[in-house]
Amino acid sequence: MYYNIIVARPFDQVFTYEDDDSLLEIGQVVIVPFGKAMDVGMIIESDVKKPEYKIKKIDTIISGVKLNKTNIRFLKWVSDYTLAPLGSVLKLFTINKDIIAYQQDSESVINPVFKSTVLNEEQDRAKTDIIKIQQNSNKPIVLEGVTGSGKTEVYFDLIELEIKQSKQVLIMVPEISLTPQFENRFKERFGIDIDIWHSRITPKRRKEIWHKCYQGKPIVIIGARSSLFLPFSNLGLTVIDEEHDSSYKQEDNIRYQARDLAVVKSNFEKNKLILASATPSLETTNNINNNKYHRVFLSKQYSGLPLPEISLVDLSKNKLEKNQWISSLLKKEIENCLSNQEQALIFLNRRGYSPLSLCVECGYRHQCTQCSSWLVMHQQKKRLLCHQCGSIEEMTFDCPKCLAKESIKFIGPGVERIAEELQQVFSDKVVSVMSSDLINSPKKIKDLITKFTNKEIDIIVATQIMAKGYDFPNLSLVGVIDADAGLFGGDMRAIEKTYNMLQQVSGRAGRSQQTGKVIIQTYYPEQPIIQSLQKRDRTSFIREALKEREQFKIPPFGFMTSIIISGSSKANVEKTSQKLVFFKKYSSEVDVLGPVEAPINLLKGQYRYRILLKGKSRKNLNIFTKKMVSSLKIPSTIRVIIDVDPYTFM
DNA sequence: AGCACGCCGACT
DNA sequence: GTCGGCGTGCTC
Repeated sequence: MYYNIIVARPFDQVFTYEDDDSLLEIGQVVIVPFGKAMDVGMIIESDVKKPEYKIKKIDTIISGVKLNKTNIRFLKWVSDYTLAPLGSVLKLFTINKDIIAYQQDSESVINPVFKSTVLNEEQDRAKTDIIKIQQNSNKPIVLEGVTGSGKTEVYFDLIELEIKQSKQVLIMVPEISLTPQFENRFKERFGIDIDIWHSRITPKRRKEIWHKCYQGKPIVIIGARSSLFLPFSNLGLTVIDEEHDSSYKQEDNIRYQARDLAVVKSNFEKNKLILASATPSLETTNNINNNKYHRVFLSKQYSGLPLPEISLVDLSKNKLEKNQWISSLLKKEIENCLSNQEQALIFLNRRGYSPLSLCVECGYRHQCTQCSSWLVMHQQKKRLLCHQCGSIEEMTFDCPKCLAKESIKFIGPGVERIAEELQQVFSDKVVSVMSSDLINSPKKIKDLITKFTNKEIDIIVATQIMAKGYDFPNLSLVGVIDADAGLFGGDMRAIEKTYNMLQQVSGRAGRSQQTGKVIIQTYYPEQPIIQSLQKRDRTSFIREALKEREQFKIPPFGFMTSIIISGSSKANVEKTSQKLVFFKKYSSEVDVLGPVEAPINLLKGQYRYRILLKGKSRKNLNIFTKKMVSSLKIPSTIRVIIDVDPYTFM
């Protein structure tokens, strides 16, 4: 009998294989010879007619592993939507030789010891509401709560209900490295370990978890994006924490938005889904407005304390001193805070010491040779770093171009420079920097968090790594060095991201013992965005942002696809891009913008051009995109990446 | 994506 | 003469 098989390689096309006697089912996982090697595949069609060309035989039939109808439907849907080849999507299900060879029946009995926390009135109402909604509807539920309102406790209670019914639970989080505090909380609450899933766990754990999910054993998983593709067979509930977070969008390899796929998947599988956030995304808010999602809101901090007051420092009136970045007003507040034996968090979302190194004699700027970006000076590493590709260069104080001695000046602040300034002012206090450069492992995060909690650190200067998830009882002051960076300038998504980040970081202060204070430095205190931030008027910010998106017909009011064309020869890349857009004459419904050089037009030695497509319907836009890309034979030296629903236009 | 084939430059 | 650069083509 002949079968059509999807092979776990980047092809949309299916391949035909022969098998002698057995009758194989659709969804059955097999190993087949492919080219020179053996590869994993999945049967998608059986009893096909014998083709003309020569046929190979299926090598091994994995009797224990089979994807069910819903899995296959989801697989096809993902490929259809993201325009990624079927074989690549199959690979996302982490089906590989290593995993399917593991056939051990994992003996997993969990013995949870539930230790309920007492919910406050608002949390309790939220919990009851959610249960009621879930009984009557399949729609996703958005659990929106101000920072410190205790969303986690609410969904922990809901998870308890699932565990008691021996159901599987998936908690998705944007950044797996930020979970040590979460793990402990989980263990304390349920008396069992949570299983962690991300791309770098050991092969052994990977196999065990995969098969537990497949066999429908009770399990609670906390996972990164890729956990979406685990083969759960008894999933009760999925929680997507920090649903607005942009790291749910995978931007390399296959491009997909895990949150959006999770919504589709839970709809296919008819299981429950909760999207949790203090700052729900515009897309999600729009879905609430259109009655596609339900919203449950927590308005109060768990502690019962009022939210910290936000005040602005107008930098145009309170001039900064030369080579200083912290206003005297903010310094005074820090001093007050420290003298009360409390702690302060100073926020600046810029790693390193200084974002620009400039020769004052000739104007030379240190630039990455592989990318179109300036090198960032990192004082602790004593190196110049490219924040685009990560390449490292030696630091020089003499200009490499005009050879002037000691002529390189460092322009603008990063967290290291802010820490230096604070250390000079508060010389007897402990100032620490928290950024991904220095705190790059769960253990280091844990250590720093413990130190800060134990008051061994007085002031912490941090990047966005700090904006979410952590809870410090003695933190009473949050200072934002530069609210303007990222809030102005055309990129809507960047503005929303910054706004969310500032809103989140503003919620860090005064969560448990005393009402906190938030001081934001800005040159534009009257600007509407800054105003709504200060007044905690998120609703009007979102309303304006949605209006703007509607006006420009961008998501969620229109559909976009970005095509990145890259290669080592700039001329060839440009030529191919030009040829691709010739195709635009075949549609009047789709807007074709470009090609233009991508904002990062040189990345790791590859020149990049971008074409942006805008359409009224996703279906038609995808059909058009497919036709456009296949209208041209693309030279193998050039790479074409299709990004459906792009987030960044890099 | 891999992997082999194949056609031109610089080397023990 | 050959080692190896990567441009091109193919995988049932």
